[in-house]
Amino acid sequence: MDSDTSRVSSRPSSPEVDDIFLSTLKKSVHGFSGAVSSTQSDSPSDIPGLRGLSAADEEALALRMASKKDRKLLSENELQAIRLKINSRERKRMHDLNVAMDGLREVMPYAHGPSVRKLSKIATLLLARNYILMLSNSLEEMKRLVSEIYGSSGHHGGFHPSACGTMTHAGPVPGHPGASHASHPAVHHPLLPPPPSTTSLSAPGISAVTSVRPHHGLLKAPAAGAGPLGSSFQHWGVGTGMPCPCSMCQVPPPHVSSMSSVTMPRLAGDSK
DNA sequence: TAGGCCATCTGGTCCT
DNA sequence: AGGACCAGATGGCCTA
Repeated sequence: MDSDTSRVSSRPSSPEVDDIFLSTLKKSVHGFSGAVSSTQSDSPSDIPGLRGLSAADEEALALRMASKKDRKLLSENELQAIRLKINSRERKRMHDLNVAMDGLREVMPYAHGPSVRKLSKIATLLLARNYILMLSNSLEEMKRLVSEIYGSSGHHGGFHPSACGTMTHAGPVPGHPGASHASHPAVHHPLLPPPPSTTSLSAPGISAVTSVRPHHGLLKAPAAGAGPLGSSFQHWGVGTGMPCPCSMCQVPPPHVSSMSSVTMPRLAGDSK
């Protein structure tokens, strides 16, 4: 089972200090197991028991904090100040981690929005891994196709494998409007199993994708008919009669919201 | 009510 | 020595 629905809006990754204060206060009221029945603050001066400390007192405290073996000599309030400082650092560290996680979610091919439950951390990591593997594999596939099609002979005017073959414009660019979409029609969605008709996407990368995909039903069958290069091209290569494999020449991908509603019912279907 | 996910606290370890 | 990192414990919130 899952929850996160309301957490999207009601529970930010990094709660406000007041929230921390309240939650921790509740813990202390209920006899939290920690050595410190802490109230929350980023500054020892805000600790009720330490509010009376002067700057000189805090400096003296800091000096005494320098020696771990002396900590046993510290008063309860002083130990509390140390503990709160450490806790604050840990909160900040976790907050930064969550910010990074949010940044990762933003560039994942997954529907975003206030009405859509955000990916859990584990789902984000699994999706990201699959996405990277899929992109890497599709890149290799595109390179191979380009070399096969245009490698040994002249091709449509001005087309250089060194330009398109390196796929400098193939992938989603973080921050680009298309970055949050299933960005490349030539590939299936990273959470989807390989298309049945796929001939060359059976490389190790894709098999890895399928082998590591989440077990909890995040994946469903892909749209039918999408071949290794996708279902359609915008135009054909000039003079070659061959479809241009360049991703710029391909139709925009369908919006991922449809994907998410199908492949991640647990996540998108619970939106409210 | 059980289970999933999360934030926070905490103590230990590692690194600079 | 101090900070970063990690993992276990705890409790809250939410959904099925």
